[in-house]
Amino acid sequence: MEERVYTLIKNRNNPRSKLFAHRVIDWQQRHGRHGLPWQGADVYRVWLSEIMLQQTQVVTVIPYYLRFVARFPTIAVLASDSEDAVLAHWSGLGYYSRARNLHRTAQLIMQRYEGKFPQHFEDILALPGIGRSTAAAISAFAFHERCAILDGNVKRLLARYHAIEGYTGEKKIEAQLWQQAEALLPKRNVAVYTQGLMDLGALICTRSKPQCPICPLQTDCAAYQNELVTQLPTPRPRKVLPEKHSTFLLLLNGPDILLEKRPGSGIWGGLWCPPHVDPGLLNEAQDPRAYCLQYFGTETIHTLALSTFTHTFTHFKLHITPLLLQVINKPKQIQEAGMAWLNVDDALQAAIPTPVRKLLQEIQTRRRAL
DNA sequence: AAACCGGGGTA
DNA sequence: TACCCAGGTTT
Repeated sequence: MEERVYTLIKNRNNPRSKLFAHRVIDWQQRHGRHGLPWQGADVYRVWLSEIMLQQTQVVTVIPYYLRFVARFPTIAVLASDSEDAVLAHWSGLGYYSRARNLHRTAQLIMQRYEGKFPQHFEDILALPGIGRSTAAAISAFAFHERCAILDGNVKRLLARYHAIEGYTGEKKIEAQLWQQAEALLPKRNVAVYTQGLMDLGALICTRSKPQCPICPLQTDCAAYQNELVTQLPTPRPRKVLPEKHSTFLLLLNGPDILLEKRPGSGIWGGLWCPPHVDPGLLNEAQDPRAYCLQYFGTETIHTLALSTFTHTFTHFKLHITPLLLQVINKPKQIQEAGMAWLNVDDALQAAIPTPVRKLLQEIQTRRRAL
């Protein structure tokens, strides 16, 4: 908070920042994006759009957003529905922990704020799934507060505008960028300004092939003036990806497949997956059939080992070996919560990660061929 | 295949 | 507090 007061004072009578903001606002009014479904909407819709936009581009978000608000028109409706219903409407957008945070936050707002979204920046920032930049965006768009955002687009734009070298995820560089973001804030029209920054970053100051010739900041942009645009921002330092292995047990019983809901945190948090074991564990048991009998109470015929494929995450590669196992006894009623026999068609509608979707689709294809 | 990304988790 | 993580899209 002190920091913002400081920049406010410093910002006063600073013609350079005034020029910057003026150009952004003027460009936004002439050429920026208008008529997006969440522009000028209530804080719930602004919040929802910001969470969806954290992970996905505007054109992709729009249909999901419209379906979501049609199904969950208010915070109260969202809070009172089940997590699975919320995840189902998020299905296809990915990043499901954000949907779960959204749902959790809606319930928290009902309890702690009597259903009314908090208006103060600090309270917004304290909500699950909302960090500094998202809290600022909500404050600016919904409450016209004078708060600076710093999302990926703005990082790139500012790194170029000031020719700041160094990976923008690095602590030191990020601190510089935040300072600039605050220093450049206009006194008025913060919502238009903020949308302008986002739109400039998304439409003009793009990662590759930026449209410098039509950029309103061209004459002041240090990267442009020094021909550094293609070199900035500095890319993330590269790392070698570790590799892991996993065996997926595809237990099939007629039209059904056994899935388990993964724990809330970690890889594929809260998503439905077939049971899987790391190879070391299975080697000990030797026989996947014995493993299935022990853990799932199912007699199985080991029908087929599908070909191993690789799924690449940001931080490691996962080599997946799918084993197709046909269940031959009628499986006992599932006792554990978070385990279910699901019709493959229904499973494809549920919240499942991409490699699982691939496998389920392959199972369906095989079935049709039979 | 690599780059990207805002917030959460953890040591 | 300073890292490190996650997963889907874009290039």
